[in-house]
Amino acid sequence: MQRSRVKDILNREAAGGPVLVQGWVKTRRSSGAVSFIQISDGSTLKDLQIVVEQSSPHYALVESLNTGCSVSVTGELVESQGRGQKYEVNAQTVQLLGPADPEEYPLQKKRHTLEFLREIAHLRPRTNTFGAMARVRNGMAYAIHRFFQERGFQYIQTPMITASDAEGAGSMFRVTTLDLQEPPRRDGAVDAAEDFFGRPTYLTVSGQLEAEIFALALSDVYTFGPTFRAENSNTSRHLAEFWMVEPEVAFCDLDGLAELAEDFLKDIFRYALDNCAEDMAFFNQWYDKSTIATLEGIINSSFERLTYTEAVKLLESSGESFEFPVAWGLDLQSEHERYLTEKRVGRPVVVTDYPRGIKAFYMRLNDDGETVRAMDVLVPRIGEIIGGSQREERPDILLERMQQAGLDAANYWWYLDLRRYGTVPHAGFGLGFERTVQFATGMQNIRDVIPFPRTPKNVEF
RNA sequence: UCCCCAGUAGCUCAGCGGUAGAGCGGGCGGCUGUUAACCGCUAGGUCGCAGGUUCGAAUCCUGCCUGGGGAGCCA
Repeated sequence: MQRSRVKDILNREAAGGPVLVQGWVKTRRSSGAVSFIQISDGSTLKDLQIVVEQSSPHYALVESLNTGCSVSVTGELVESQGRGQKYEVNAQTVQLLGPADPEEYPLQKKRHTLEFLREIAHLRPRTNTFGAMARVRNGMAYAIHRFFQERGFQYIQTPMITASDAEGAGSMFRVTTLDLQEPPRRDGAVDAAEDFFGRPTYLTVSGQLEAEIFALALSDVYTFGPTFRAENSNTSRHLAEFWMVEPEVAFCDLDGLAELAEDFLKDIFRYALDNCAEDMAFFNQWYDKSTIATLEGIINSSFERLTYTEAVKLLESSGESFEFPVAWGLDLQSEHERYLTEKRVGRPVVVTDYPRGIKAFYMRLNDDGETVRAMDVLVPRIGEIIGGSQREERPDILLERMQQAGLDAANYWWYLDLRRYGTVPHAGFGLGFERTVQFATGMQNIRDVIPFPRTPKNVEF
């Protein structure tokens, strides 16, 4: 007999017929002449109830089952006599596949703290919360690919090992095969020429520069892959390894990019609500009672557009007392972003045209000479979820901006070549996948929306 | 990296100078088509680590480690 998934069984039109189900025991209770086993196979949030009569030859085995055991069950699917589930399985055979010593198995029937579950990341997928998280995360990843594929974007795989520190921002993880105890030296310094690639290399912080190469050939592309930051950030919103989605669009300006970002967010949130409804309801009930209403609000409203200059004026006239100063030329702090999106507007805000001094060299300079065509999409609670810009496509201005940023243009010869040969206006943004899942599910800590979080001092799993 | 808070039983916590506690989970027994079932009994702890103060430290002090919240950096 072929194994049926719990999800498919519970979705059947009618009871009846033999079934084979396999999964892990959530709980087991006895009641006189009957024993009930709740099993889950991760295909859905719901458990399947297995009913075993005392007269069954397997009853003694069933009595010994506990949370965490894996079992294989055959039986007949019937309408449930009890409340709480539509169907249940009257067991004919119950086979123990793998025991889980109840003296040692750390998961209990009751709720655990998320902090504790992080310490047992190899077992937490078996909990309701992390099963739901995995399914929602999967659904949103699928929705992202679907969104771009339906619009004719090409999925580009950009390298994870790089020699250029994109944006000149952030600490990067060094990649090396040198003997760290006794590295080869030249003139006293470590000789990178002896290293695997013959020069210093790092884990990428962004696939943007490579995505630009393909945008200037295939027009509409996106990346979706891991990125790395060696920042010593200890917050509920930062990871050392996270997944980023980076569309890059040729013949597109910042207005077109902002439209794309808005359509994109609405589409993937819509997908999560429609296709992960059961899991989303779970998060809404247990973690953030407003998350579904928030997502529906986003889907059904248009994003507010503000220039940086307008945002600063709003903040200055807000009457709020901020911890950090607000002034034109200073970057917006978390508290400022949250005021704008949470209190002032109550929905996502797209802030554009930031001062050139606080943004990256590759962002297109406006005619005023003071601002660049950058945009941040701010959402309630998380703050910045998307950062993007129209890229500087004019070679002379790009070169000048690189020199002002203190970058060695020689290292970016290929990036400059893109402007030298057949340059076109283009724009792109980056979306932190985990922050998006975090926002959609209402989970407080980003470490709980990625299977194996990498944070400072944490790589156990 | 900075500021704040917390580390006591497998889990969640109480105790805050004078002999280590509860609930849940585990074990044993009972009971009932049960829904994180219920009832009774029971086992279980170098009080994060290292120093110090004290007649006496889980409790006070110092340092370190780990976790959490906030900030910076950012996605």
